[in-house]
Amino acid sequence: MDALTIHEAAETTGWSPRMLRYIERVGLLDAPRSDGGYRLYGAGELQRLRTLRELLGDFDIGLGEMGFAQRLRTDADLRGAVDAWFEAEPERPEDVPERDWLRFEQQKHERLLAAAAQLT
Amino acid sequence: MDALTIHEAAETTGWSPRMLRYIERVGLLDAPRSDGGYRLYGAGELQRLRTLRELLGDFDIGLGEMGFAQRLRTDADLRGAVDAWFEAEPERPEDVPERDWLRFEQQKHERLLAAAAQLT
DNA sequence: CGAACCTTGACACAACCGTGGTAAGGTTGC
DNA sequence: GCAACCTTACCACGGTTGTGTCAAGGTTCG
Repeated sequence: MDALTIHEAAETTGWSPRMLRYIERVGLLDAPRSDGGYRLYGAGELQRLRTLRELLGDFDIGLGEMGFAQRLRTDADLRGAVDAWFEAEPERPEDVPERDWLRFEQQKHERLLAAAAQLT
Repeated sequence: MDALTIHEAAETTGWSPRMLRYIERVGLLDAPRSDGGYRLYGAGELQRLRTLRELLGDFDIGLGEMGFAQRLRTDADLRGAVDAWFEAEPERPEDVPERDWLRFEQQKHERLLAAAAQLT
């Protein structure tokens, strides 16, 4: 029995069974199913559910926001459009050149490398 | 008079004056002010407001979601935590090592470079 | 100066989100 | 086989979001 049912998973993760189904509907975590269709939560799912709970509490965000974050990382068009909008400074109206967000990603990565170097 | 008042800006951007103030309150676009406190919209702001309108319509997202996107790009802690959560696969429960999201950023950048190379 | 604009703040309201409950029916396991 | 669990699908309901309007007062500019 290395897999818990939804009520058991609810007890050990702090979510309600209702919310576990809701989280699945939002697309954040799909539990595997038994032959009969029961959701089965393994160690990985439990861990993920607990950290999700922490995450939402620590930063005061909601499931909708996490769903949007997921859209941002799976939909490259959306991601590019959003990044382009934020990168466009209102000071320079002749901005927003096509595919400019790729250059932004590159610059951001350089900043990340610098941060990583300081961490070692 | 290269700056429009809020009602004029509203007409040329498709937003209502009410919404222009709301957008400002959400933190997405602050218009500069006159000495007396009037909001003044220049060409840059107008452009930005129009592209924001397109963006929300094209991808069916709301101002709250854009606000969250802004948090994601300004709050590195939040960004790291969210990325780490999505990176953790439920298959490997021994995952989520500290600062793992930096490696993910690196890998993502490599994918982006490959994509950029194909675009030239 | 005075008309026409702007400011913030409040009340309002439909739509959606997070969350609970309940009903009708299928699954599990002793 | 049957008690105890699960499934999906609804109704409900308080809180937030997006949006309008109105009031009381300050600003702009011909």
